[in-house]
Amino acid sequence: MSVEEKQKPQRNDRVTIRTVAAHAGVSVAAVSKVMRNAYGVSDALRARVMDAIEALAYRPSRAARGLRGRSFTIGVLLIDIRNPFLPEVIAGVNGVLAPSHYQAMIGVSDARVQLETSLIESMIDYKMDGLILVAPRLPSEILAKFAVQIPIVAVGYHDANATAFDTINADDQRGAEIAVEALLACGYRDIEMLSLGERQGHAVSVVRQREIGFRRAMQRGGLGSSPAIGKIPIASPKREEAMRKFLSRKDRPRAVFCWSDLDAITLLSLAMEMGVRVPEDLAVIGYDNSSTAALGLVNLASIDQSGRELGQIATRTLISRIEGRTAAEHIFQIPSLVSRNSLIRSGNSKNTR
Amino acid sequence: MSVEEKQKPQRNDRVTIRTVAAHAGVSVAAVSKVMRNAYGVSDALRARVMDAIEALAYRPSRAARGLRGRSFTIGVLLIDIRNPFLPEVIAGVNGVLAPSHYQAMIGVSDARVQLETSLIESMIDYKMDGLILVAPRLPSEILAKFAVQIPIVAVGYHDANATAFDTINADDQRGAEIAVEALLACGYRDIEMLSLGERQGHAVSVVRQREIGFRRAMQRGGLGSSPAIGKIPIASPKREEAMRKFLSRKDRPRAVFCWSDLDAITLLSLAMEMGVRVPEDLAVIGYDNSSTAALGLVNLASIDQSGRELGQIATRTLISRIEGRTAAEHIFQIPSLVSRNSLIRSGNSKNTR
DNA sequence: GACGAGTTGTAGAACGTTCTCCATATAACG
DNA sequence: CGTTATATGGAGAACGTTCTACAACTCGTC
Repeated sequence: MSVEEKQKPQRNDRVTIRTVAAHAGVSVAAVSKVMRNAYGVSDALRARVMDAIEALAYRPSRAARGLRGRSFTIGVLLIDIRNPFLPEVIAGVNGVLAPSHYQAMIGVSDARVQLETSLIESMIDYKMDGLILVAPRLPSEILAKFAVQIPIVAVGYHDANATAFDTINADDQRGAEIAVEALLACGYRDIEMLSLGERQGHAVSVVRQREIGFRRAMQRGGLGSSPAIGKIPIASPKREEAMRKFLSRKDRPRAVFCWSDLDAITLLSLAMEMGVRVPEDLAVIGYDNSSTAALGLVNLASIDQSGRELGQIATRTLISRIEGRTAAEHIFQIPSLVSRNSLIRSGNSKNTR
Repeated sequence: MSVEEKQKPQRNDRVTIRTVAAHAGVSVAAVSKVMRNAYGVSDALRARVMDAIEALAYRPSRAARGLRGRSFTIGVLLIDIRNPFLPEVIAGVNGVLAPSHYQAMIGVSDARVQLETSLIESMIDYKMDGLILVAPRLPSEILAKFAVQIPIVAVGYHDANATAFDTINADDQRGAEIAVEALLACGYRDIEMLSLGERQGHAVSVVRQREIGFRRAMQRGGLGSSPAIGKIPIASPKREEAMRKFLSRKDRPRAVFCWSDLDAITLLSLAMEMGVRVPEDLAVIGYDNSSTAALGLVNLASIDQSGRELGQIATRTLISRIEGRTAAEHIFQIPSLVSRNSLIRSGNSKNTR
């Protein structure tokens, strides 16, 4: 009687691990072992279970998995989805994950610390197996605190002293240096950097790193002890305003290095509107080598840091940490310059290749 | 003795609902009630529990929630993260969700049906509360099958007969008509459309809808019974090749309507390289009114469908479905034209505002 | 033929919630 | 005072996995 009643409550149609076990005539634990390919299953048993899984189209519940063990999901946190650099990183992550049984879930923080925190917490609450944070805003101590709860890899976050989490970066200081060196090689001496407005980013941010590299290269080139760095606000009306002001300055420099293609492209656009010729009146180098920069219409010279590659490396690093590594890793990629017409015109006005 | 032992196993540091209950001196069920603000809690109890939650910084485990009830998460599935239209939709979704206790998790399918399916299944397995699918590739029957398991809203998917899920669309047929009408109004008669290569998209896709609108408007304008629609491959080497071929055609039309800004902008770029003047030799209208189109450098006329608004509406619609609505809703937004220099030059070459 | 060492399978207790009853206390009413 | 309604709190069974013990069996080996 009571046994009868125990069998019955199969009311719902969801195929669970129990359904599979019954169908294969084995225990629940056996099925679980096969799923996780754990130690101690004979080939015969494995085959029988696999058949049942196939036949019933069984999918383990991620929610239930998360409750007890791992969820085979990794979380990716993006600061901002508009910057074309970020999609590249995602592409890299997905590329590495595709053949594995892991999957990526993405959260977008819109650069708001509050939202960033709550998304990280949510991902932890989902028992995700690890996190890739792209250019997080949170200070290192907080990240370290999260890192004891979940494996973390930070991309675009310069803290080579972090012991609790890994960092994957392009060498942003070097990238800025390369830009300055290229401008110097073209004969420019009158160089400024356009960086991101005050509030944004702390010392570990890519922006600040690029400023450091810029200063160093300028000093090394003998161009003064405190080279000029302009700040461009991030939000839209003030942003264009600041750029116009820069462009119409009497003492406008002959060359400018922008912290991001995003700004460089808008600058190019405004320059055209205001009749400032590029590169004759103003040479421009951007950062990220986004697809828009490569357009013949835009033709913006830019520092290339392969976002895709960064994403791939970050993913591999995270997986190795999930699988047990505890010593922190800090990886650097060396960026390179892609020269285009905004730096030096190549013969006619056509795109070089 | 046995009571003692029951208290002890607090080995781990995670704050669970039990910790809160103990701290507040109430039952687990009471805390749960407060969390879900369910019926049957006095103000006094609520206050006490809230204090405990505050004091312990308690966060309910989403994994555990998912196992039993709802997870307060909605899944967003993007076909492709590179198209600048998608980030807008996300912004809309996040905007609506921010003040609520829901959160969005995003998956990227890279337009691969296989991956799309497995991401949807994963989201179901996570017991997410609902799904927003943006321009899904899956056929309607499959979507309907998923929709019995989880509330679904599809954006950019034209199936007004679907009964199992909701659809939110800009009226893509109308958008294409508007483009054609604008070209006609400018005096052009020699008009073609550049659409997306064969394989991509079925009848319900936005691309096909735009083709239908294009044809209708052309016929209505008295321009032949089967107006020309060129197909541009999506992948990179062939894509540019096809555009160059179009641009160098002897019988190239005087005006072209592109299914997406993505293609229109590349076309503009190649036109410049090949010495085809825009709009004198060729007028171009794109679709999506992306931020790149608005750049002075690009100055591409485009059909505007507010992705942000679409995202907002989709989210509200989904929530109403989660909360019990069962009748399907199919919502249409009317797009509009943003005229720029690629359609008709405004006085000097500067950007209009 | 008894005894360790492997190997293969199973029982059943977690994991942290939700949610359906139930029990109790209080109020309302004749 | 009973009796009935209503409001409030609690016990405890799910939910679908993982994973630790442990049982059962097969081999050598002395």
